[in-house]
Amino acid sequence: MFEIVVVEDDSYLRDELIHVFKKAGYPVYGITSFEHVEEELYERKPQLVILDVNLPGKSGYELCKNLKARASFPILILTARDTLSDELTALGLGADDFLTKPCHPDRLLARVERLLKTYDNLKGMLKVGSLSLDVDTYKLMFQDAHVVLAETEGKILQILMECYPAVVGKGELFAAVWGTDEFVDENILQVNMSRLRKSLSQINLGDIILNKRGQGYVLKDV
Amino acid sequence: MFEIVVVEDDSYLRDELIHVFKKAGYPVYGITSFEHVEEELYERKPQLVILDVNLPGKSGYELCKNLKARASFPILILTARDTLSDELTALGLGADDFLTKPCHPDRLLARVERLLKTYDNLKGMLKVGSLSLDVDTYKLMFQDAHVVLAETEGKILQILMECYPAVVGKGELFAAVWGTDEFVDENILQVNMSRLRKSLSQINLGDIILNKRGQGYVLKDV
DNA sequence: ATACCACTTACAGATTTTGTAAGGTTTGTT
DNA sequence: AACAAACCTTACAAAATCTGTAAGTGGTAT
Repeated sequence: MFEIVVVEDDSYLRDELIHVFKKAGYPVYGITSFEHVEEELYERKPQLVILDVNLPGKSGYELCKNLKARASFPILILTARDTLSDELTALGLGADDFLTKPCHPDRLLARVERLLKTYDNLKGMLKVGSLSLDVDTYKLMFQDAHVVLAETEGKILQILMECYPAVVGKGELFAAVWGTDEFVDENILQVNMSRLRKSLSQINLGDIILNKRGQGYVLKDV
Repeated sequence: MFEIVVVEDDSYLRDELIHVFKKAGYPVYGITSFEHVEEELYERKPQLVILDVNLPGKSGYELCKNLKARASFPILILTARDTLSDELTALGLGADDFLTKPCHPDRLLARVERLLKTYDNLKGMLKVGSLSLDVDTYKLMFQDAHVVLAETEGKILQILMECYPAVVGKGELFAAVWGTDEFVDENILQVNMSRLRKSLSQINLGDIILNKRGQGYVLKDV
């Protein structure tokens, strides 16, 4: 949950990186199986990711892009490819920093530390696409606009964002918001859904919650 | 207010930088007098600062450090000094990125764009030392803790932070919070000050507001 | 056509926030 | 030490906001 995750297939370099961070006092974890990296990262919710671009069967760039659309942790790309065009691609896909191998450990640590400091202010932010939700205050930001949602509305949106892109059943929503999955009164969910949609429409997001008849609700791509 | 500010004393290079940003569509302003750079930057509240480290009579590093303690905009250091130790110093003082001259315009633009994207989520954040206040929700963050303040409490803290490190007179506080500087009831300020202090004490900040007898209130260094 | 599911509006109880009132504590001066 | 001015705190009630209930409308699949 608060570790640095190293995504690097060269086991020698990976161990070296792990050693560098351990020595500097960071909790760190190295990915060894690259089949389901993306899912694993969503689960681990690391504090920061060190990402190599040449992964077995994967493009690190593609991974970076996908991660950045859903996750709120910083990504530092570390690669042997040292052309300007590589750097521009990486930054363009949302990478937070770009360093080339070989890289002096002190430089790497300084860059990592800086990213952690910047992202420290973004703690408690849930991100899906271009939406970001502060789960402490239920302030939702989208482009240049924002709304502050009431608690119940905020909780509902939070669940939908956490489950994205899956459809969330009403039972799950009841469980998460009211702490019971017997929906004593089905109506209360709809009322709050209605209120949430109205609040969202203040920032032109009135249509991002879709109903799947008989199944539940999903967040539309944004 | 939303411009990129270039702090560079070499007028040739400065004009070149300005040109690069203008061409990329950014509003940009070049500092030409370096007597009161720091104050000028606090006033301008730029979106981002490009900072040279060799300034006439000033150390860019010192400036960077001071700015970072008070301001919430990103700082990119651009310098001819290209040693690792320079980079470590710059990042250690809070600089958000470090590039060496000569620097390819595309690299500079990509780095700037990335910083702006990251800091976009921090819009509406007021910073003083290690405190940061979201002025939309009055969520105050300090170290790993946070409190969400009520509106009036939040407004008071906001004024104190905006005026830091100056002492704020009661008249000013009344004007800013209640929209009148005749303090009809002096007590209401004290009540809310008391409430604010109690809220702050939840995150061990119960003593950061100092009273200057007969003058007003100040924020203690943090 | 009809039964089911989804949506919306209005209202009232509950909660939170805010200002008023009143009394207590600290500080500086004589 | 006594006093007054400035500052601090607690309790209470009005005001604003949030939340669930109730009741009715609109849409969709069979």
